[in-house]
Amino acid sequence: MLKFILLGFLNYKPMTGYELKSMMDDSTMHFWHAYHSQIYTTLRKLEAEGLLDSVQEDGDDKLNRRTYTITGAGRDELTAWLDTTLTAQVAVKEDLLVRLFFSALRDKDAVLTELRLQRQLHEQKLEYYHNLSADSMNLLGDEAELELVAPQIPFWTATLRFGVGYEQMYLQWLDDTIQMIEEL
Amino acid sequence: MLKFILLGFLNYKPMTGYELKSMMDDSTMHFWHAYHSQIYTTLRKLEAEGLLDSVQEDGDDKLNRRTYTITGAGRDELTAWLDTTLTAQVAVKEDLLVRLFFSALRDKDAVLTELRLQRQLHEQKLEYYHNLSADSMNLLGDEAELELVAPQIPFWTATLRFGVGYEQMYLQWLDDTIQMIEEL
DNA sequence: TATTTATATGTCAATATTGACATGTTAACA
DNA sequence: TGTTAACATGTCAATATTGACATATAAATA
Repeated sequence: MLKFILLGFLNYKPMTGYELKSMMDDSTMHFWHAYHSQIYTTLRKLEAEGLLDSVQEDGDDKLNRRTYTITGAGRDELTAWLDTTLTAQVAVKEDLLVRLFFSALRDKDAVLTELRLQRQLHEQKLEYYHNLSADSMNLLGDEAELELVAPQIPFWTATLRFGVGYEQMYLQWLDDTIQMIEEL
Repeated sequence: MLKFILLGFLNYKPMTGYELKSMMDDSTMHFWHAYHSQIYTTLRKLEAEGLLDSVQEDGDDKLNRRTYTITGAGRDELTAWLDTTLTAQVAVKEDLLVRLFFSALRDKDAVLTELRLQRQLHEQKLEYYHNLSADSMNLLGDEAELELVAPQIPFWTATLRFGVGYEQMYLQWLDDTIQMIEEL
C-alpha cells in the first residue's frame, strides 16, 4: 500500500523522501503511516522497478537529498491500481480490544486506568484533527496551482472526516465502556 | 499480538489449532484476525518457548490433531502483558481511505461504485454482528462452567459493541461521502 | 559561541503477515 | 456408492513492517 501512497504523492510533484514522510505525517497518518526506514527503502525499490526516477540535488547539497520523480510507468501503475475496485473489507487490528477481551483476568482499576489514558489520547487526536482542518489543504505548498489542488480537496476532506468520525466513535465507546466497568 | 490471543484463549481451556482459529473467527475477528498458517506456526513457536505444551490425541486420530495447553510460564507471560498499560495509540490502516485520498484522478462513477460496494459489505457486517450478539457468549462451549464464562461476558460484549459502533460510523461516513461525490 | 533541535538519509536484523501450495479425513447428501 | 463440503494441519517463499543503530548538516537559541 505504501507503494501507491508514494506514487500518488509523487504524481502531484517531485519530492524527497523526507518531504514524503512529512506529507504523510500531515495527511495520511490517520489511515496509513510509515516509518522513514520503510519509505526510503521503498523509494529505492520503486526506482529499481522503473516506476520512479531520482536525481541528486546540485553537487553542493551536503545532505544527499535525492528528489524522486514519477515515470510514465509509475503513472500507469498508479492509475491501473486506482482503476480496480476494492471488493474486500479491510480487517481492523486494535491492540486495546485484544487486551480488553481478556480483561476479566485483570485488576479492575488497572483496566480503568488504561481506558482513561486511551481516552485522553483519543481526545487529543480529535482536537488535533479539528486544528488540522483549517490549514491541511495547503498540503502541496503555497506555490501549487489551484487547478491541481482544488479537485483534491473534497477527497482529502473526506478522509479527514473519517478520522474525526472514528475518534468520536472511539470516545463514545470508551465512555460507555468505562462506565460499564465502573458499575461492575 | 497473536501470541497473547492464543495464550488468552488457551488460558480458558486446552484447544487445537483449528479450534483456536474457529474461536477467533467467532469472536476476535472484528479487531484481530489471523490465517491458519500463522496460527499453527505461532503455536509451535510458543511451545518451543515453553509457554505451551501439546499432546497428540489418541493414536487412532488420523487428523493429527494436536491439543495445546498453557504452561505456568505461559500464564505468567499472559498476566505480565495484561499488567502493563498500553500508552500509545494504535495506528489505523484503511486501504479504502488511501484510494479515496487519490481519487480526484479517478472516474467519478468508478469511485461511487466502489463506495456503494463497500457500503453493502459494511451493512452485512453490521447485520452479522447483530445476529452474533445472541449466541456469541457460548464461545467456550455449552459445558463450560458459569464461573469461568460469566466474568468474561461484559468484556466480550464491550468488544462487540466496538464492532457495531465502528460499522455504524463507517456506514454514516460512506453515506455522507457518497452524497458528497454525487454532488460534485 | 556552544548547545540543542530540526532536518535529512540511510542500513539492517528481527518479526509479522500474507497467500499459495499441499494433503488427507470425516460427514452429509444425492 | 460417489461426490461434495466441511474439517484439519501443515510448509514455504515473498512481502511488509518495526525499531534500533548510525551519521551528518542546518537552524535556532541560550
